[in-house]
Amino acid sequence: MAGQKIQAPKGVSEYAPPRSSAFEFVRESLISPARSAGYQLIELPVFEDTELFTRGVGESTDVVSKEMYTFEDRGGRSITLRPEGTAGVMRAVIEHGLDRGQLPSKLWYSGAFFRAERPQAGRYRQFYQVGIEAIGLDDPAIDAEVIAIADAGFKKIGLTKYRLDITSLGDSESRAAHRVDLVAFIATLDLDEATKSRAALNPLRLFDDKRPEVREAMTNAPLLIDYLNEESRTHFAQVRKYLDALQISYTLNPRMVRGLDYYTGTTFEFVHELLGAQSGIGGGGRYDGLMAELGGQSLSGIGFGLGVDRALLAAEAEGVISAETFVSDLFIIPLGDLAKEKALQVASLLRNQGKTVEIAFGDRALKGAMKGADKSGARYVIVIGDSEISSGTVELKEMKTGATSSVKIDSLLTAL
RNA sequence: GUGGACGUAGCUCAGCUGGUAGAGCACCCGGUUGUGGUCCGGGAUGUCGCGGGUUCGAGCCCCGUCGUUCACCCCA
Repeated sequence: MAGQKIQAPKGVSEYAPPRSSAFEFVRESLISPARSAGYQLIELPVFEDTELFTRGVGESTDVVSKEMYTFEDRGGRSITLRPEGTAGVMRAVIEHGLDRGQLPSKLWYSGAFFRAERPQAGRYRQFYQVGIEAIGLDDPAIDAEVIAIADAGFKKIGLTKYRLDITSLGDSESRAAHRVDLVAFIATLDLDEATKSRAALNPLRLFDDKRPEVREAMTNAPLLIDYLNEESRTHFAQVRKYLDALQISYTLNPRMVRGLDYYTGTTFEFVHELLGAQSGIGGGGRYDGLMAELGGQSLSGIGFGLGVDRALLAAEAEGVISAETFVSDLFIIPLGDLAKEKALQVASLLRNQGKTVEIAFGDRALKGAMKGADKSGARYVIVIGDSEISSGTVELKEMKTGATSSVKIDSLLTAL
């Protein structure tokens, strides 16, 4: 009796061949610049104590208030599938004392994250991010370096059609001064109740509203960037100076709003121009109060999260993914049982030397096996049968040109 | 949570005003008993998302339901 077909849960992103190799390429491209800059892997659980996020990310955020996958485990604890990466990293840093050694502590991570949102192009309930965090250093140079690392990842993929928005949210003193004026300004506006209550939670959010009437109303709103105190202003100016030195172009966007409450100071966002409504491919910033908020010492931090799914979408939109990167070096077609043994031996030897080798098992007719070899995209093919075993020599065929050459089986490694 | 669009072979889709299902690609076999890509011939494949209704008759109409997708809110 046939059972009901089971489908993947709504809105998850998953990658099957052949697209999975493109996904792998994109993720690796985003990670490698961080490794090159001395960041080390931190591998964390995908679920955490719910309080980590309510306290760390902030209860006023949409992420926490309505997008978390929260459940009770068998011991009655409230558990949440991580909606973002930074809070978990901070928790682990405190827990393992990574803030006690040489600073900054530089970490990278990669993995799945979860938000219970309505799915849409580029927005999934389970999605993938690569991120880094640099903890315990105020130097504006590291702000620029963090941004440069993200930028390098996108460039490594081959993306060009994106822009970088930056701004500064200043320190708590600057924000408090601005907030007074902003709240007073918003009070003069004629807004609907839902918007008013949103503003009450975090007035900055109104800058992010897409409705034309709200945008219009906000045109003359006081901008936080104009309220930065001397220290914040100097810090931000330094960051920009370093970005200029790195020749990383950016757009100053004082109306940029980030969705998580912990951001302070430098914040940034990478926006791709060929994506749909969900065009942010990465973003981050400083979070100088987060660690203390989570019960650790008062250390500053800066980091980013890059969307692997969206970066892949962007890469596909730009047409920069090449499929040829992932093919085998050699495809072996054995004819007969003895040949299979030989093929297994040869393949294992070559694989140990770093070659990618496939074997056509299953006793297909030679013609069919050759078709298989062709479709696999393998660079070279050899046929092993009785005569090859007795002579110890095979015809090495280069699939692209069709040219063949006689090669001793023992010399295959150098011939490939 | 709100709104729109769509659900037909593995994939992309066609199916005129209701008359009992098709194409392309992919797949398998063959065209020299040991060498692919082109070409030619042949072949398999669907409870037309599901349930109900109207009708002599429904892939086409109606209702419901599930799913997918795009957008809003928000975000990677």
